[in-house]
Amino acid sequence: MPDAARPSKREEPRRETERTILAAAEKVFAEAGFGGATMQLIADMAGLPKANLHYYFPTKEALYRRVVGEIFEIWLQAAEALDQAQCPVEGIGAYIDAKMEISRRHPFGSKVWASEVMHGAPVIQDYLETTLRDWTEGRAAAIRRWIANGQMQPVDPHHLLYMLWATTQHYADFGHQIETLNGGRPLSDEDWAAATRSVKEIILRGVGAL
Amino acid sequence: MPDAARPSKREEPRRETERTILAAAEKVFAEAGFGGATMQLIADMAGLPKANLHYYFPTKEALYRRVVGEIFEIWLQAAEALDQAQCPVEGIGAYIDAKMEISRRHPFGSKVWASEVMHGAPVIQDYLETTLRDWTEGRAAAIRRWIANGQMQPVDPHHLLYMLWATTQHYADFGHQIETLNGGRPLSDEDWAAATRSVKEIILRGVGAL
DNA sequence: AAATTTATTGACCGCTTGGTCAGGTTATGG
DNA sequence: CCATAACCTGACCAAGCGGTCAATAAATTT
Repeated sequence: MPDAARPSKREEPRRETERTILAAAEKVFAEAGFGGATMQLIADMAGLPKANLHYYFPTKEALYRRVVGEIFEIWLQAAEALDQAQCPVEGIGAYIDAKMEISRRHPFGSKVWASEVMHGAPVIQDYLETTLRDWTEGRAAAIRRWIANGQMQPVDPHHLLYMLWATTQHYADFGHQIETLNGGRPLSDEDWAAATRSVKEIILRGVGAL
Repeated sequence: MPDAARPSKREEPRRETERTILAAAEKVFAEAGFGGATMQLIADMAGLPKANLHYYFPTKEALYRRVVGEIFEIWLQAAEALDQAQCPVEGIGAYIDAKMEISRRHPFGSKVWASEVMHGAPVIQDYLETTLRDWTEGRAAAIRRWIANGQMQPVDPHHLLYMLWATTQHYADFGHQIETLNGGRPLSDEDWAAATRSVKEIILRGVGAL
Protein backbone atom coordinates (compact mmCIF):
# COMPACT_ATOMS: atom_id res chain seq x y z
CA MET A 1 0.00 0.00 0.00
CA PRO A 2 2.24 2.82 -1.19
CA ASP A 3 1.19 6.39 -0.43
CA ALA A 4 -1.60 5.46 1.94
CA ALA A 5 -3.95 7.88 3.67
CA ARG A 6 -1.43 8.66 6.40
CA PRO A 7 1.61 10.48 5.05
CA SER A 8 4.11 8.02 3.72
CA LYS A 9 6.53 6.94 6.40
CA ARG A 10 8.74 5.01 3.99
CA GLU A 11 11.35 7.60 3.21
CA GLU A 12 12.14 9.34 6.46
CA PRO A 13 9.78 8.12 9.11
CA ARG A 14 11.52 9.99 11.87
CA ARG A 15 11.06 13.34 10.16
CA GLU A 16 7.44 12.62 9.37
CA THR A 17 6.56 11.76 12.97
CA GLU A 18 8.52 14.71 14.29
CA ARG A 19 6.58 17.03 12.00
CA THR A 20 3.27 15.58 13.19
CA ILE A 21 4.27 16.13 16.80
CA LEU A 22 5.62 19.63 16.16
CA ALA A 23 2.42 20.69 14.40
CA ALA A 24 0.29 19.39 17.27
CA ALA A 25 2.58 20.97 19.84
CA GLU A 26 2.50 24.35 18.07
CA LYS A 27 -1.27 24.38 18.20
CA VAL A 28 -1.57 23.25 21.82
CA PHE A 29 1.16 25.60 23.08
CA ALA A 30 -0.55 28.47 21.26
CA GLU A 31 -4.00 27.68 22.61
CA ALA A 32 -3.05 26.83 26.19
CA GLY A 33 0.34 28.45 26.80
CA PHE A 34 3.39 26.54 27.96
CA GLY A 35 2.05 26.04 31.45
CA GLY A 36 -1.44 25.11 30.33
CA ALA A 37 -0.31 22.70 27.64
CA THR A 38 0.05 19.06 28.65
CA MET A 39 1.96 16.32 26.91
CA GLN A 40 -1.25 14.28 26.95
CA LEU A 41 -3.11 17.00 25.01
CA ILE A 42 -0.34 17.22 22.45
CA ALA A 43 -0.24 13.44 22.14
CA ASP A 44 -4.00 13.25 21.58
CA MET A 45 -3.84 16.02 18.98
CA ALA A 46 -1.02 14.17 17.21
CA GLY A 47 -2.82 10.83 17.49
CA LEU A 48 0.03 9.18 19.35
CA PRO A 49 0.47 7.72 22.82
CA LYS A 50 2.11 10.09 25.23
CA ALA A 51 5.15 7.89 25.77
CA ASN A 52 5.92 8.12 22.07
CA LEU A 53 6.39 11.88 22.34
CA HIS A 54 9.15 11.37 24.86
CA TYR A 55 10.88 9.06 22.42
CA TYR A 56 11.25 11.92 19.93
CA PHE A 57 11.55 14.83 22.36
CA PRO A 58 13.08 14.10 25.75
CA THR A 59 11.18 16.78 27.67
CA LYS A 60 8.28 19.17 27.29
CA GLU A 61 10.71 22.06 27.28
CA ALA A 62 12.82 20.53 24.50
CA LEU A 63 9.70 20.18 22.37
CA TYR A 64 8.69 23.76 23.16
CA ARG A 65 12.16 24.99 22.29
CA ARG A 66 11.95 23.41 18.86
CA VAL A 67 8.55 24.98 18.21
CA VAL A 68 9.77 28.44 19.12
CA GLY A 69 12.94 28.04 17.08
CA GLU A 70 10.99 27.17 13.93
CA ILE A 71 8.88 30.33 14.15
CA PHE A 72 11.93 32.47 14.56
CA GLU A 73 13.39 30.94 11.40
CA ILE A 74 10.25 31.78 9.43
CA TRP A 75 10.37 35.39 10.57
CA LEU A 76 14.03 35.73 9.71
CA GLN A 77 13.28 34.55 6.18
CA ALA A 78 10.53 37.15 5.83
CA ALA A 79 12.99 39.77 6.93
CA GLU A 80 14.91 39.37 3.71
CA ALA A 81 12.12 41.34 2.06
CA LEU A 82 13.44 44.43 3.79
CA ASP A 83 17.00 43.84 2.66
CA GLN A 84 16.81 43.68 -1.09
CA ALA A 85 14.92 46.93 -1.53
CA GLN A 86 16.10 50.26 -2.85
CA CYS A 87 13.33 52.47 -1.47
CA PRO A 88 11.12 52.45 1.64
CA VAL A 89 7.91 51.92 -0.32
CA GLU A 90 9.28 48.75 -1.81
CA GLY A 91 11.12 47.49 1.31
CA ILE A 92 8.57 48.28 3.99
CA GLY A 93 5.73 47.32 1.68
CA ALA A 94 7.21 43.93 0.93
CA TYR A 95 7.98 43.38 4.61
CA ILE A 96 4.39 44.12 5.59
CA ASP A 97 3.16 41.79 2.86
CA ALA A 98 5.42 39.01 4.10
CA LYS A 99 4.56 39.47 7.78
CA MET A 100 0.82 39.64 7.12
CA GLU A 101 1.08 36.44 5.11
CA ILE A 102 2.87 34.78 8.02
CA SER A 103 0.22 36.00 10.47
CA ARG A 104 -2.34 34.35 8.25
CA ARG A 105 -0.50 31.09 7.60
CA HIS A 106 1.21 30.58 10.96
CA PRO A 107 -1.07 32.11 13.60
CA PHE A 108 -0.17 29.44 16.15
CA GLY A 109 3.53 30.06 15.84
CA SER A 110 3.03 33.79 16.24
CA LYS A 111 1.05 33.22 19.42
CA VAL A 112 3.69 30.92 20.86
CA TRP A 113 6.32 33.56 20.24
CA ALA A 114 4.18 36.27 21.77
CA SER A 115 3.48 34.13 24.80
CA GLU A 116 7.16 33.34 25.22
CA VAL A 117 8.18 37.01 25.06
CA MET A 118 5.36 38.08 27.38
CA HIS A 119 6.55 35.61 30.00
CA GLY A 120 10.04 37.11 29.94
CA ALA A 121 11.52 34.96 27.16
CA PRO A 122 12.88 32.30 29.52
CA VAL A 123 13.81 30.07 26.62
CA ILE A 124 14.79 32.43 23.82
CA GLN A 125 16.59 35.20 25.67
CA ASP A 126 19.81 34.35 23.81
CA TYR A 127 18.01 34.74 20.45
CA LEU A 128 16.82 38.19 21.47
CA GLU A 129 20.25 39.30 22.61
CA THR A 130 22.17 38.04 19.60
CA THR A 131 20.37 37.29 16.35
CA LEU A 132 17.40 39.60 16.83
CA ARG A 133 19.46 42.49 18.15
CA ASP A 134 21.92 42.26 15.27
CA TRP A 135 19.11 42.02 12.75
CA THR A 136 17.34 45.01 14.29
CA GLU A 137 20.44 47.18 14.24
CA GLY A 138 21.09 46.30 10.61
CA ARG A 139 17.57 47.18 9.57
CA ALA A 140 17.62 50.38 11.61
CA ALA A 141 20.75 51.40 9.73
CA ALA A 142 19.02 50.77 6.40
CA ILE A 143 16.10 52.94 7.48
CA ARG A 144 18.48 55.71 8.53
CA ARG A 145 20.03 55.54 5.08
CA TRP A 146 16.64 56.02 3.47
CA ILE A 147 16.06 59.01 5.72
CA ALA A 148 19.45 60.47 4.85
CA ASN A 149 18.60 60.03 1.18
CA GLY A 150 15.43 62.02 1.71
CA GLN A 151 13.28 59.04 0.73
CA MET A 152 11.22 59.28 3.93
CA GLN A 153 10.65 61.49 6.95
CA PRO A 154 13.06 61.30 9.91
CA VAL A 155 11.26 58.81 12.15
CA ASP A 156 12.92 56.74 14.86
CA PRO A 157 13.87 53.46 13.16
CA HIS A 158 13.35 51.31 16.24
CA HIS A 159 9.86 52.57 16.93
CA LEU A 160 9.01 52.11 13.27
CA LEU A 161 10.14 48.48 13.44
CA TYR A 162 8.12 47.94 16.62
CA MET A 163 5.08 49.35 14.86
CA LEU A 164 5.59 46.99 11.93
CA TRP A 165 5.88 44.00 14.24
CA ALA A 166 2.99 45.04 16.44
CA THR A 167 0.59 45.78 13.64
CA THR A 168 1.22 42.70 11.53
CA GLN A 169 1.44 40.21 14.38
CA HIS A 170 -1.72 41.65 15.91
CA TYR A 171 -3.71 39.94 13.17
CA ALA A 172 -2.39 36.57 14.38
CA ASP A 173 -2.11 37.11 18.13
CA PHE A 174 -5.45 38.88 18.49
CA GLY A 175 -7.07 37.02 15.61
CA HIS A 176 -9.83 35.77 17.88
CA GLN A 177 -10.76 39.29 18.95
CA ILE A 178 -10.71 40.52 15.36
CA GLU A 179 -12.83 37.59 14.27
CA THR A 180 -15.35 38.33 17.01
CA LEU A 181 -15.54 41.99 15.99
CA ASN A 182 -15.95 40.78 12.41
CA GLY A 183 -19.28 39.23 13.38
CA GLY A 184 -17.77 35.91 14.44
CA ARG A 185 -16.61 35.13 10.92
CA PRO A 186 -12.96 34.55 10.01
CA LEU A 187 -11.43 37.17 7.75
CA SER A 188 -11.99 36.39 4.07
CA ASP A 189 -9.39 36.69 1.32
CA GLU A 190 -10.65 40.19 0.67
CA ASP A 191 -10.61 41.07 4.37
CA TRP A 192 -6.94 40.08 4.56
CA ALA A 193 -6.16 42.02 1.42
CA ALA A 194 -7.95 45.07 2.80
CA ALA A 195 -6.13 44.75 6.12
CA THR A 196 -2.76 44.54 4.40
CA ARG A 197 -3.66 47.49 2.20
CA SER A 198 -4.73 49.58 5.20
CA VAL A 199 -1.59 48.81 7.16
CA LYS A 200 0.69 49.57 4.23
CA GLU A 201 -1.15 52.75 3.34
CA ILE A 202 -1.17 54.25 6.83
CA ILE A 203 2.42 53.35 7.66
CA LEU A 204 3.93 54.29 4.30
CA ARG A 205 2.09 57.59 4.29
CA GLY A 206 2.96 57.95 7.96
CA VAL A 207 6.68 57.77 7.34
CA GLY A 208 6.33 60.13 4.40
CA ALA A 209 7.35 57.60 1.78
CA LEU A 210 4.34 57.97 -0.49
CA MET B 1 -1.13 51.57 66.56
CA PRO B 2 -3.19 53.47 64.05
CA ASP B 3 -2.01 53.61 60.44
CA ALA B 4 0.76 51.07 60.93
CA ALA B 5 3.27 49.96 58.31
CA ARG B 6 0.82 47.54 56.75
CA PRO B 7 -2.10 49.32 55.08
CA SER B 8 -4.74 50.07 57.64
CA LYS B 9 -7.21 47.25 57.96
CA ARG B 10 -9.46 49.17 60.27
CA GLU B 11 -11.89 50.63 57.83
CA GLU B 12 -12.52 48.00 55.18
CA PRO B 13 -10.21 45.09 55.80
CA ARG B 14 -11.89 42.96 53.19
CA ARG B 15 -11.21 45.45 50.38
CA GLU B 16 -7.60 45.87 51.44
CA THR B 17 -6.85 42.16 51.42
CA GLU B 18 -8.68 41.68 48.14
CA ARG B 19 -6.57 44.39 46.54
CA THR B 20 -3.38 42.76 47.80
CA ILE B 21 -4.44 39.43 46.34
CA LEU B 22 -5.58 40.96 43.05
CA ALA B 23 -2.28 42.80 42.60
CA ALA B 24 -0.29 39.63 43.25
CA ALA B 25 -2.56 37.62 40.96
CA GLU B 26 -2.25 40.15 38.16
CA LYS B 27 1.51 39.87 38.25
CA VAL B 28 1.65 36.09 38.47
CA PHE B 29 -0.97 35.55 35.76
CA ALA B 30 0.94 37.96 33.52
CA GLU B 31 4.29 36.31 34.08
CA ALA B 32 3.21 32.67 33.99
CA GLY B 33 -0.10 32.60 32.12
CA PHE B 34 -3.29 31.14 33.55
CA GLY B 35 -2.06 27.58 33.22
CA GLY B 36 1.40 28.30 34.55
CA ALA B 37 0.21 30.36 37.49
CA THR B 38 -0.36 28.54 40.77
CA MET B 39 -2.35 29.61 43.77
CA GLN B 40 0.73 28.93 45.87
CA LEU B 41 2.77 31.42 43.81
CA ILE B 42 0.07 34.06 44.11
CA ALA B 43 -0.20 33.42 47.83
CA ASP B 44 3.55 33.79 48.32
CA MET B 45 3.60 37.00 46.29
CA ALA B 46 0.73 38.36 48.38
CA GLY B 47 2.35 37.20 51.62
CA LEU B 48 -0.65 35.10 52.61
CA PRO B 49 -1.26 31.40 53.17
CA LYS B 50 -2.82 29.69 50.20
CA ALA B 51 -5.98 28.76 52.06
CA ASN B 52 -6.62 32.43 52.70
CA LEU B 53 -6.90 33.10 48.99
CA HIS B 54 -9.74 30.64 48.75
CA TYR B 55 -11.52 32.50 51.51
CA TYR B 56 -11.70 35.62 49.34
CA PHE B 57 -11.91 33.99 45.91
CA PRO B 58 -13.55 30.58 45.70
CA THR B 59 -11.56 29.31 42.71
CA LYS B 60 -8.53 30.17 40.62
CA GLU B 61 -10.81 30.98 37.71
CA ALA B 62 -12.92 33.39 39.78
CA LEU B 63 -9.77 35.25 40.80
CA TYR B 64 -8.60 35.33 37.20
CA ARG B 65 -11.98 36.60 36.06
CA ARG B 66 -11.75 39.54 38.45
CA VAL B 67 -8.25 40.41 37.24
CA VAL B 68 -9.32 40.43 33.60
CA GLY B 69 -12.42 42.44 34.37
CA GLU B 70 -10.43 45.19 36.07
CA ILE B 71 -8.15 45.66 33.06
CA PHE B 72 -11.10 45.94 30.76
CA GLU B 73 -12.51 48.69 32.95
CA ILE B 74 -9.27 50.65 32.75
CA TRP B 75 -9.23 50.46 28.98
CA LEU B 76 -12.82 51.54 28.71
CA GLN B 77 -12.01 54.63 30.74
CA ALA B 78 -9.12 55.47 28.43
CA ALA B 79 -11.48 55.17 25.52
CA GLU B 80 -13.27 58.29 26.63
CA ALA B 81 -10.33 60.23 25.23
CA LEU B 82 -11.56 59.39 21.78
CA ASP B 83 -15.09 60.53 22.48
CA GLN B 84 -14.77 64.12 23.56
CA ALA B 85 -12.71 65.24 20.57
CA GLN B 86 -13.67 67.37 17.64
CA CYS B 87 -10.83 66.48 15.27
CA PRO B 88 -8.77 63.33 14.62
CA VAL B 89 -5.51 64.93 15.73
CA GLU B 90 -6.95 65.66 19.12
CA GLY B 91 -8.99 62.45 19.50
CA ILE B 92 -6.51 59.91 18.16
CA GLY B 93 -3.64 61.77 19.77
CA ALA B 94 -5.26 61.74 23.19
CA TYR B 95 -6.21 58.09 22.80
CA ILE B 96 -2.62 57.13 21.97
CA ASP B 97 -1.40 59.16 24.95
CA ALA B 98 -3.84 57.38 27.23
CA LYS B 99 -3.11 53.89 25.93
CA MET B 100 0.65 54.39 26.07
CA GLU B 101 0.31 55.57 29.64
CA ILE B 102 -1.67 52.43 30.49
CA SER B 103 0.94 50.24 28.80
CA ARG B 104 3.49 51.84 31.05
CA ARG B 105 1.52 51.79 34.29
CA HIS B 106 -0.34 48.49 33.89
CA PRO B 107 1.91 46.20 31.86
CA PHE B 108 0.76 43.13 33.79
CA GLY B 109 -2.89 43.76 33.09
CA SER B 110 -2.21 44.25 29.41
CA LYS B 111 -0.38 40.93 29.27
CA VAL B 112 -3.17 39.11 31.04
CA TRP B 113 -5.65 40.49 28.53
CA ALA B 114 -3.43 39.56 25.60
CA SER B 115 -2.96 36.07 26.97
CA GLU B 116 -6.68 35.65 27.48
CA VAL B 117 -7.52 36.73 23.92
CA MET B 118 -4.73 34.62 22.43
CA HIS B 119 -6.14 31.55 24.14
CA GLY B 120 -9.53 32.13 22.56
CA ALA B 121 -11.04 34.37 25.25
CA PRO B 122 -12.61 31.49 27.21
CA VAL B 123 -13.54 33.82 30.05
CA ILE B 124 -14.30 37.16 28.39
CA GLN B 125 -16.02 36.11 25.19
CA ASP B 126 -19.20 37.87 26.34
CA TYR B 127 -17.26 41.13 26.87
CA LEU B 128 -15.96 40.92 23.32
CA GLU B 129 -19.35 40.24 21.82
CA THR B 130 -21.22 42.94 23.72
CA THR B 131 -19.33 45.82 25.31
CA LEU B 132 -16.27 45.78 23.07
CA ARG B 133 -18.23 45.30 19.87
CA ASP B 134 -20.58 48.16 20.70
CA TRP B 135 -17.69 50.41 21.65
CA THR B 136 -15.83 49.57 18.46
CA GLU B 137 -18.80 50.29 16.24
CA GLY B 138 -19.36 53.63 17.95
CA ARG B 139 -15.75 54.66 17.50
CA ALA B 140 -15.74 53.48 13.88
CA ALA B 141 -18.73 55.70 13.25
CA ALA B 142 -16.90 58.69 14.74
CA ILE B 143 -13.92 58.03 12.49
CA ARG B 144 -16.19 57.81 9.45
CA ARG B 145 -17.61 61.19 10.40
CA TRP B 146 -14.14 62.70 10.48
CA ILE B 147 -13.50 61.21 7.05
CA ALA B 148 -16.78 62.59 5.72
CA ASN B 149 -15.81 66.01 7.09
CA GLY B 150 -12.55 65.83 5.15
CA GLN B 151 -10.53 65.90 8.38
CA MET B 152 -8.60 62.77 7.43
CA GLN B 153 -8.03 60.37 4.57
CA PRO B 154 -10.55 57.58 3.92
CA VAL B 155 -8.98 54.71 5.85
CA ASP B 156 -10.85 51.67 7.12
CA PRO B 157 -11.89 52.57 10.69
CA HIS B 158 -11.61 49.04 12.02
CA HIS B 159 -8.10 48.50 10.77
CA LEU B 160 -7.12 51.88 12.15
CA LEU B 161 -8.43 50.89 15.58
CA TYR B 162 -6.58 47.58 15.40
CA MET B 163 -3.40 49.47 14.58
CA LEU B 164 -3.91 51.75 17.58
CA TRP B 165 -4.46 48.80 19.89
CA ALA B 166 -1.61 46.79 18.46
CA THR B 167 0.94 49.58 18.52
CA THR B 168 0.24 50.89 21.99
CA GLN B 169 -0.22 47.52 23.71
CA HIS B 170 2.94 46.24 22.06
CA TYR B 171 4.96 48.38 24.46
CA ALA B 172 3.43 46.47 27.38
CA ASP B 173 3.03 42.97 25.95
CA PHE B 174 6.43 42.89 24.26
CA GLY B 175 8.07 45.14 26.80
CA HIS B 176 10.67 42.52 27.59
CA GLN B 177 11.73 42.28 23.94
CA ILE B 178 11.89 46.05 23.62
CA GLU B 179 13.90 46.29 26.81
CA THR B 180 16.34 43.69 25.53
CA LEU B 181 16.76 45.57 22.24
CA ASN B 182 17.26 48.72 24.30
CA GLY B 183 20.46 47.24 25.70
CA GLY B 184 18.76 45.48 28.59
CA ARG B 185 17.69 48.74 30.16
CA PRO B 186 14.04 49.68 30.82
CA LEU B 187 12.73 52.58 28.78
CA SER B 188 13.41 55.92 30.45
CA ASP B 189 10.93 58.77 30.73
CA GLU B 190 12.38 60.20 27.54
CA ASP B 191 12.23 56.84 25.79
CA TRP B 192 8.54 56.59 26.57
CA ALA B 193 7.96 60.14 25.42
CA ALA B 194 9.84 59.45 22.20
CA ALA B 195 7.88 56.25 21.64
CA THR B 196 4.59 58.05 22.12
CA ARG B 197 5.72 60.84 19.84
CA SER B 198 6.77 58.38 17.12
CA VAL B 199 3.51 56.46 17.26
CA LYS B 200 1.41 59.61 17.14
CA GLU B 201 3.45 61.14 14.37
CA ILE B 202 3.39 58.13 12.06
CA ILE B 203 -0.26 57.29 12.60
CA LEU B 204 -1.59 60.85 12.46
CA ARG B 205 0.40 61.58 9.33
CA GLY B 206 -0.58 58.14 8.04
CA VAL B 207 -4.27 58.90 8.21
CA GLY B 208 -3.68 62.31 6.67
CA ALA B 209 -4.72 64.27 9.72
CA LEU B 210 -1.62 66.44 10.05
C1' DA C 1 16.36 -16.25 8.87
C1' DA C 2 18.92 -14.78 12.55
C1' DA C 3 20.55 -10.73 14.69
C1' DT C 4 20.32 -6.11 15.78
C1' DT C 5 18.75 -1.73 15.76
C1' DT C 6 14.77 1.41 15.75
C1' DA C 7 10.04 2.49 17.01
C1' DT C 8 5.94 1.82 19.88
C1' DT C 9 3.25 1.36 24.01
C1' DG C 10 0.60 0.40 28.61
C1' DA C 11 1.55 0.62 33.11
C1' DC C 12 3.52 2.97 36.51
C1' DC C 13 5.87 6.66 39.88
C1' DG C 14 6.89 10.68 42.59
C1' DC C 15 5.35 15.17 42.83
C1' DT C 16 2.54 19.25 42.43
C1' DT C 17 -1.87 21.04 41.71
C1' DG C 18 -6.53 23.31 42.99
C1' DG C 19 -9.44 22.91 46.49
C1' DT C 20 -11.40 21.47 51.37
C1' DC C 21 -12.06 21.61 56.21
C1' DA C 22 -11.87 21.56 61.11
C1' DG C 23 -10.25 24.23 64.50
C1' DG C 24 -8.17 28.43 66.16
C1' DT C 25 -7.95 33.61 66.42
C1' DT C 26 -9.48 38.14 66.24
C1' DA C 27 -12.90 41.82 65.96
C1' DT C 28 -17.64 43.51 66.89
C1' DG C 29 -21.91 44.35 69.33
C1' DG C 30 -24.75 44.01 73.24
C1' DC D 1 -17.24 40.22 79.51
C1' DC D 2 -19.48 37.23 76.91
C1' DA D 3 -21.42 35.70 72.41
C1' DT D 4 -21.56 35.80 67.77
C1' DA D 5 -19.71 36.41 63.47
C1' DA D 6 -15.88 37.27 60.51
C1' DC D 7 -11.33 35.94 59.49
C1' DC D 8 -7.27 33.03 59.27
C1' DT D 9 -4.46 28.74 58.51
C1' DG D 10 -1.94 24.00 58.87
C1' DA D 11 -2.91 19.71 57.38
C1' DC D 12 -4.90 17.08 54.20
C1' DC D 13 -6.93 14.92 49.64
C1' DA D 14 -8.06 13.27 45.01
C1' DA D 15 -6.65 14.27 40.43
C1' DG D 16 -3.54 15.23 36.99
C1' DC D 17 1.18 16.26 35.86
C1' DG D 18 5.94 15.22 33.39
C1' DG D 19 8.63 11.62 32.87
C1' DT D 20 10.37 6.45 33.10
C1' DC D 21 10.68 1.75 31.84
C1' DA D 22 10.35 -2.96 30.54
C1' DA D 23 8.29 -5.43 27.03
C1' DT D 24 6.92 -5.77 22.39
C1' DA D 25 6.68 -4.97 17.42
C1' DA D 26 8.53 -3.55 13.20
C1' DA D 27 12.23 -2.54 10.17
C1' DT D 28 16.93 -3.13 8.68
C1' DT D 29 21.30 -5.39 8.31
C1' DT D 30 24.12 -9.33 7.97
